[in-house]
Amino acid sequence: MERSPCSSMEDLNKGAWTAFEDKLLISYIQDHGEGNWRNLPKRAGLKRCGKSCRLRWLNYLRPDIKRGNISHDEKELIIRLHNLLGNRWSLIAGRLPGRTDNEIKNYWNTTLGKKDKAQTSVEAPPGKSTKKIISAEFGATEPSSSSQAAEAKAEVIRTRATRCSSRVVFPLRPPASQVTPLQGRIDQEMGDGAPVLGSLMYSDDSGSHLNFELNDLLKPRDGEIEEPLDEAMFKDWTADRCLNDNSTVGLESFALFLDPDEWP
DNA sequence: AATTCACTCAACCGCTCAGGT
DNA sequence: CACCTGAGCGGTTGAGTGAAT
Repeated sequence: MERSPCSSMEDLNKGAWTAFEDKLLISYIQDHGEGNWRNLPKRAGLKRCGKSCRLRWLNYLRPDIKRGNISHDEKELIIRLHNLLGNRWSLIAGRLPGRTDNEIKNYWNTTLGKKDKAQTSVEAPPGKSTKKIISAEFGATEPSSSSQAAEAKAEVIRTRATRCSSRVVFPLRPPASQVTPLQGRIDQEMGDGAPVLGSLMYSDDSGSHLNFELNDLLKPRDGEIEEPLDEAMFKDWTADRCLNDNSTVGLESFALFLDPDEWP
């Protein structure tokens, strides 16, 4: 197992990357593609460990990295996704094109986390399954007056990334004029009652696009009877939630969609 | 102007997971 | 099934920087 190769190897550069190192890394990846991080430094002529190269590329050098401040919509999305997923930064980042898990993690820890902490009277337990109650400042649902209800709302749904084994694309109602194309999908895991995965993808005129995994959002809460999802349910659900002729599908809609309190 | 403090974020570290043998 | 390896993830650190004193 790879155990601390960076710290165990002497004669390796550490700390901030130089422009020359960046150039070497970019040049190598442009020529040979990503992957094989362990051997990459030697081949690229870098005195860095593979881990460091990977991190540098993924968090800083990748051409599709979005630079600049987190927008309001992105902030709201981060908050809601964190409410659902907890500190699953990579999953959250996967829903924010151009943003990295490290960036979102830093943003949360330095900005949103502090705000949240300051506004949350109940101290959240430490660890990966941190429970959060999102402040109304961000447009999220107010905590219920009932402590039990609040606790239920604050429960972080633990997800696990699952590889999709199939994809079904089916038509939905005609989308609002400014939203195109729109599609939904259900991905069914093969075998013995494994969870169904679904997601929604859309893009609008501004080029924004989002993609949400639905499996854990649709997981029954405690006390509820677990029913396997099927395509018909998914269709009904999409029809009922937000996709009708008069609606505008945008970040707000998905924010609504992500809010567990809004679920029947 | 100098010093201290607070904040940001790139980078590192330790660990887990998935895939191959 | 056990082991090994590479890749990825989340927590933490520390250098750099700007604001406050």
